[in-house]
Amino acid sequence: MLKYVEIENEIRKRIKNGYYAIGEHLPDQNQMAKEFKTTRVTVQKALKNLINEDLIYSQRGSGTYVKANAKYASKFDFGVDQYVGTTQFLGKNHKIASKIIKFKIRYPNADEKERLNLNKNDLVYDIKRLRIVDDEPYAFEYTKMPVNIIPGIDESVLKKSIYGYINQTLNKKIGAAYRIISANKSNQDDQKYLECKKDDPVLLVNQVVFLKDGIPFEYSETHHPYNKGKITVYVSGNNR
Amino acid sequence: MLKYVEIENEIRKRIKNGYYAIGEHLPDQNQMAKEFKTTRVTVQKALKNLINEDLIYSQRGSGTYVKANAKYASKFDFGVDQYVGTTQFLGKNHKIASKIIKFKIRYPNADEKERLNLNKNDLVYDIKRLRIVDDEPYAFEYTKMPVNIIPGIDESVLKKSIYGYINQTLNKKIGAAYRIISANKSNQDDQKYLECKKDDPVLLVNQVVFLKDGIPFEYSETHHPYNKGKITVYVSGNNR
DNA sequence: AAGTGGTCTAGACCACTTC
DNA sequence: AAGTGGTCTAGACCACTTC
Repeated sequence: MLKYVEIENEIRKRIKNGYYAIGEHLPDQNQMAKEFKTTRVTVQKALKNLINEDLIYSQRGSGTYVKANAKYASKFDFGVDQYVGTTQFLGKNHKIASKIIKFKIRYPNADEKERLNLNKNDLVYDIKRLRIVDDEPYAFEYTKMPVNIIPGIDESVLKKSIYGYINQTLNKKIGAAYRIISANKSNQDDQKYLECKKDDPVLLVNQVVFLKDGIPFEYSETHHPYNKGKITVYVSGNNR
Repeated sequence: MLKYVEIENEIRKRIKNGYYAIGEHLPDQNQMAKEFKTTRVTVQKALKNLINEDLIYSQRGSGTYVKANAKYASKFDFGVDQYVGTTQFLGKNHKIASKIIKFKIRYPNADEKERLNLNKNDLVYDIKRLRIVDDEPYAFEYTKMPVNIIPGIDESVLKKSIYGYINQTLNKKIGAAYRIISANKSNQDDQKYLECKKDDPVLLVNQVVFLKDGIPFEYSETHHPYNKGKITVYVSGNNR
């Protein structure tokens, strides 16, 4: 076990059980180094990680303090920013199915070429899927993916989980995602497949998703019925 | 100037002008330490920050690489996650005004007490504001704030910027925010003040915002007309 | 003046990847 | 076997806060 991870875990435990009280300052870095039989640099590494977790904050000259929302944040630390693949997001307690509405391979249009950074001879999958959770329509997805980046997608993959296929079969790692969230009136697909009424609102998520190396592999738009989909976001204040 | 900031800036510059090409690996840490006349630890600190910026990534045993989306990300690095105070978000090129629809001080209800972590004798501001940008209705805000945390709010503050008041007058620093984004049908306020029609969708942002020390100071719901408001989110893949 | 966190050096050992 | 990044030590100097 890495030393800084040990220190992190111990401090996290002490915050949770109230040994380090909210608003109070932790022992200073020299004391901690002594207690954990290490050096200040290693203590600082542990503290830095806890700062990024929004559990504590440091003030030069003054000390390191437990944030008042240390517990609040942890209350929500599942589900937040997890909008990455319906299957992974919802977990095992739900029955997830997909109905393939459209699946073809074609050349990309100008917009798709720009978003996915493609050349004119590259091909894209053009997919429409209805996602069904616990036997109810959950979301409607319009997905474009480059064939050369994610080879081998077929109907059996689409019926299960594309992200599962990328992770486990292709052994590629998912990286960052750039999303635009908006509201709109339902379109014909929403009305037909999501059981929306004519003037019902839908929640739209437009996203470009990247692999770990920064190559974009998904350009998609997802529609959620207004009474079902919610997006949860936690923005850390550490960079402000 | 701090040494690791210098190194960051230089590397950032080299990526931007293509001296370090996308997908290629940077010089190894020992070489960089030599070039910048410093030690590996300081180089690592600079690299760590660039990794958090999603500009590069490291692979133990192999090297440090420029991400393919290094430029893509920087294309959007304004505006992303900036949903913090309309005034700050929109900047100086817009004319921002507010119309106060409701402003009173009262005891909180159970929900507000829980979200804002209040005792029964604490008071909250209960505010309804129409935000007007470039002479057009832009958003409708229902805001609750604890009086003891943010003292001294009055109509002159509400007509300008609450966040500006907190930063500059109270000299407190804004921290994290927890948000839930959803879509709904317009309500009576939306129809009256945002000029929504009866069945028009609105984009809803429910949020709790915290000060740097983790104390919650805002519990609010903001309504955007569906053809105006969009929320932009960038999720870094570094923690996956 | 004393206490605190932030930066930096000059080394060492190790885990993992590449060839 | 050689090259790479990750962790860790034992110190030093400094900026800032607190009293």
